Amino acid sequence: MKQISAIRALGALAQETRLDIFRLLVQHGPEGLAAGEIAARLRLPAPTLSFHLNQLRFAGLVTSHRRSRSIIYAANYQTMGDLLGYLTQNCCGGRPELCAPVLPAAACGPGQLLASKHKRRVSP
Amino acid sequence: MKQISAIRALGALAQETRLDIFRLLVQHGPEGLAAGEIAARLRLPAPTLSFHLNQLRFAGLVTSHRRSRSIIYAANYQTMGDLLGYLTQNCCGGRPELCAPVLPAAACGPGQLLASKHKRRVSP
DNA sequence: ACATTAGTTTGATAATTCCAGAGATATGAA
DNA sequence: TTCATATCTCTGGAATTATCAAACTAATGT
Repeated sequence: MKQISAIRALGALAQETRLDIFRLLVQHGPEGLAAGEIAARLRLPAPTLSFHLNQLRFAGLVTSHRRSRSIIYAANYQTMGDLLGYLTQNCCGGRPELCAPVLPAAACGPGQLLASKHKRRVSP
Repeated sequence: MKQISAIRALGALAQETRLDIFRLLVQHGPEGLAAGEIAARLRLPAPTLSFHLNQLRFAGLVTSHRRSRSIIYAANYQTMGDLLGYLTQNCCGGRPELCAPVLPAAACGPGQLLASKHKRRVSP
C-alpha cells in the first residue's frame, strides 16, 4: 500500500461516525448492510450517512452494490489488511513485535497466512 | 484502547506531514531526534513542525523531553501497538486472520526479523 | 401512469484543520 | 549580563470537512 492510500484510509477512519459505520459493517461481514439499515441503527440522517459512505468508499474501505431498491454496503477487508500491513511495516521500524504484540496467535497460524496478491516488503 | 484514543491516533497519522514525521521518528528508535533535526530533514518551518508535533503528542504517539537546548522527540511504540490492536479487534470482525495476514511471520516467532538494513521480501 | 420506497446530490452553514509570520521563552556561551 | 541558539506560542486567514434540509434520481408495486 502506498502512503497516499494509507493516508486516505486513516483519514476515513479518523472520524467517529465513519468509524462507527465501518465497525458496524465489519460486524456484518461480507453480506453487508443496506444503507437504510445503517442509518436506522446509527440514527443518522440519510444525507449525512451518504456523505460518510462516500468517504469510506473513496478510501477503498467499503464496497457497494445495488440490490433491488436498496444499496448494500460491505467492509473491504483487503484494504483494512493493507492498512494494517502499511502501519506495521512503516510505523514500527521493522520490528512488528514491538507494535503488534497484541495480535492473537491465530494471525500467525499456518493456514491463514495469506493469499495476498502482492509481494510485500519489509522496510529497512 | 478506547475509541476516542483510536480516533485521535488515526487523525494524527492521517496527514502527510505528520505521517512523515512519525515514520522518521520510528526509524530513529527510542533515542529519538531533536526538533531541529526533524525540521532540517523534512524541510519544515519550525512553527509548522511544532504544530504537528503537538498533534502527535496529544494523540500519544510521540514523547518529548528536553536535552540541553534541544527538545528530543521519540515515537511511542506502545500507543502504536494499542492502535493496531484496536483496529485488529474492532475492524476485523473478530477474525484477525482476515485483516492481518500480511504480518511477516517473524512477528509471531522468536525474534530475528529485524535489524536488516536491506529491503527484504517475504514470500506470500 | 402514479405513488412509494431507498438513496444520492446540491447547497448553505458551521466547525475544524493547516500553516506561515511575529514574538516569546529557555538554555548555554562569552 | 549580554548574545546567540533552539524551540515554542500566539495569531489569523485560507482551505478543508461535517452537517443536514431540500430537491433530485432510480427501482418497484398498483
